[in-house]
Amino acid sequence: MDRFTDNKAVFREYGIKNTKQRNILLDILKEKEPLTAEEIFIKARKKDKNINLSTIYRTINIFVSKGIAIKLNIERENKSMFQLNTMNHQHYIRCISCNKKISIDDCPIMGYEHFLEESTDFHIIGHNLEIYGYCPKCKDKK
Amino acid sequence: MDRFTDNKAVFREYGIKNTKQRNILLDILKEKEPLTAEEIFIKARKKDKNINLSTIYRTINIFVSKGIAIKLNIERENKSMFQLNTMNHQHYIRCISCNKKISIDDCPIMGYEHFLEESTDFHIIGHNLEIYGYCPKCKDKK
DNA sequence: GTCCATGCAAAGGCTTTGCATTATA
DNA sequence: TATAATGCAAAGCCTTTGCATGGAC
Repeated sequence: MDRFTDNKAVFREYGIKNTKQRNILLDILKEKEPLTAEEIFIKARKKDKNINLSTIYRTINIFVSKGIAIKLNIERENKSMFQLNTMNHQHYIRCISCNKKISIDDCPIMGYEHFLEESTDFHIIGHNLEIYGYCPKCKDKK
Repeated sequence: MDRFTDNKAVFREYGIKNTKQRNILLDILKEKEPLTAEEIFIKARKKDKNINLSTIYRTINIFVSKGIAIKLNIERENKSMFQLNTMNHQHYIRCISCNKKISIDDCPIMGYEHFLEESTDFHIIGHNLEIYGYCPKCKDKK
């Protein structure tokens, strides 16, 4: 039971129309694994043989802009993957001068973990990431 | 003084021919900042007005395959950046069962740091990253 | 009924490739 | 001189966009 359980409520919350295609896409993303647009398209075609690739792209871009989904970059490949934004973890940048922390919207590792699992045969469980530097104020003091 | 100081020696070491275009590209990468192929191309054109974009791509792909350069993905954009592989830091995957560590060839954060500096106005100094999971052996035991 | 969403086809951006020519070792 | 590298043009992928049609509110 999370914020995406009720499709209708999701669409209402973000002020977008409840269409068959968007339901299909959201259901696919709920399977949780990161997918390329092409992979999403193949899955979607099984549920609606007329759905179009451009609808996949348009819908997913809307989902990303609304924060429903996350766009990931794949190492070494010139395409993206998409995943439901379950916000299960968060990263921060920390200022090594004043210790101020600001949170990072999305996780730069997710797409990479996917790639690593394939290239190393590890089963990856998670990661720790801390990025540090100087915040705008402390940076200028120096 | 590092492993890239002498261009000629670099090309000899990796068994590729010493050409004007490769010298130009290596010199540009020595400026250290991550660049897109297009940015490299623009800089290269100033040194040789006949150099071609496909030469940039071909050369940089050779550099990446030899480990001279690193390919970075840019968050949210469908293109890559390239940077000299100075190997100034390394990351590992750790098995949480047997503690075996294997090293990761490249750093998934570099391109992201570049993006973060622009979006947050932080001056980023570095990061810690640990990825953990189960190695192939321990994964199968379960 | 109005406006947004979709399908289709075409175009756009980044990258790669085939081929003839040129340059390196 | 033999082989590898380059320039040029064309093609290939992934993604976006214009437009007419269809569907949601």
